[in-house]
Amino acid sequence: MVKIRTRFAPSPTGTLHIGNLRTALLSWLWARHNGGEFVLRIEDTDKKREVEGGVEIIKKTLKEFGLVADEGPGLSGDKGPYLQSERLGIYEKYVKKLLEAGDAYRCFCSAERLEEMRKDQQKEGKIPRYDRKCLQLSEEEIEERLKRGEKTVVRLKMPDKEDLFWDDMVMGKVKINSAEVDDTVLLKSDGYPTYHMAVVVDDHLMEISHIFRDVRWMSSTPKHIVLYRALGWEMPKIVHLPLVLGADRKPLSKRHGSVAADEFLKEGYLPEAVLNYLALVGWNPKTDEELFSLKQLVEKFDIEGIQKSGGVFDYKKLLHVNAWHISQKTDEELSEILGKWVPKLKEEARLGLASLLKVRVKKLSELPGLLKFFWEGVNLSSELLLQKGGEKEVVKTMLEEIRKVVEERGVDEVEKMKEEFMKIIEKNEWKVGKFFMVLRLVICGSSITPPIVESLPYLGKEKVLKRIEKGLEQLG
RNA sequence: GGCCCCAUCGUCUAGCGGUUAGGACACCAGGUUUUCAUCCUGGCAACCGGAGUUCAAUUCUCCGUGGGGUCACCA
Repeated sequence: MVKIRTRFAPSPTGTLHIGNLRTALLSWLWARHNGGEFVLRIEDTDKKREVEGGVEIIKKTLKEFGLVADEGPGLSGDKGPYLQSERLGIYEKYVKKLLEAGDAYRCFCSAERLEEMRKDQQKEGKIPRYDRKCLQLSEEEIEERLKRGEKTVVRLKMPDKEDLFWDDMVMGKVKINSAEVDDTVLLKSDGYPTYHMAVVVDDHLMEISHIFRDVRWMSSTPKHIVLYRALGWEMPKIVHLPLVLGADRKPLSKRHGSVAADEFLKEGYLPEAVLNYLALVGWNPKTDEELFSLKQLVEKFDIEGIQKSGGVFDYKKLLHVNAWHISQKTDEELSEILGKWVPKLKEEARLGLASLLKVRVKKLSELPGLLKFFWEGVNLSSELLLQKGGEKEVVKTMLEEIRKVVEERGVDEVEKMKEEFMKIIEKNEWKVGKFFMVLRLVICGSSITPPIVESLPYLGKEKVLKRIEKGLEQLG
């Protein structure tokens, strides 16, 4: 059996798009599911679009999400180099082979001529297509023009009229006639290959068994079929992935919301949550469950479950998935995360708070707001206090009683404190909710907080008393 | 426009000839709860249309319609 080897082959053009991350994920999952290998290859054949540090951004993002490659730039692997810009000689060699066999030809046409040609064709209602002017060139003429140093590209010679098929693992059997496909450029005048040339050569040389890529590539697959055939190579299995869409069913882009993979991390989504959700857009696990760890995803993943149609990216559902993943964290794990998101928080307080916050945070970015009362003074309006607490005299009595308990017992014994509070509440026939709301407001300044009595120990007796005092003062 | 792909609740989807068309998110209504959240219960909500095949079509075929992709010396 052939070894399963998949690859992720992005261009270093900036941040990693969330849709690209999904392509990487599914590709990675398939490799891991089969105990195969996952290769990272950088398609940097367009100098104009390349972004400074682009390769590092990709590697960093992949690492942050835990999609580790077995081979790639800066990693091990004996099929490199994994940067296409360092493989120019290899492509050249195969281009030469194609040229010699007559499967490709040189073209000297200028950009201006091509543009004009296309304009004319469109005017006549035809589909823009290279007119093969340079296919007629004699060998002598080609030699001469080459000698003169004329700019040239190499084009693939497509069959005239032939149905080209492939069996897509997602889309099924697809047929496209070669007449629909242009004589695509394989080698650019700057000596770099185009995507089509590079991808075929590299996928073959790197022994890729399954090509995961989005459906945008479907229409150019015939070019690749012809190339594989001309080079005498077997084509890898093709897995065309449906697009991730925005709410308006257009491909997901900035105007829909966040699209850069690392942005989601910055906004407080857990990497495993993003991955879990991403897998769910366009793939179904054949169970009613849909909340999975990365490891479970690896176990469950199957190409068969991949959807044919595009899926809308639902930020709300992502939030739900994220909340679940947060709740699955151990106190220790969440405590560490807490340290990163809320560095001001005392280290001793992290672990206990982590367990209190686990089920009430959907995004990590909510953490600082929820905990800022620890180090920020409370800005409490007495109106709010009275509105939630009741009559002024009652609220005052409540605070005085609370102060008494705190002074006598301190704040460290949560259960004892609760008992005491309940006794007082009963004795005075107060509403339980109102009593604790008064405490909550005085301590935190907000009506939305972690469990209040449980939070007191982390604040400390002194601060608690100070805040009660302040509340009393405010009431006058 | 040519070509290619797609089509079940608002969204992600299950279904692979006979189902009360199932689940999840969202939403709504209750319940538990000292806030918030969790949790629990219930509810709302879908087979794009038309032919054909068949005893029977959400399911198979065809034609529409709708959506998307693609037609570069970009990937």
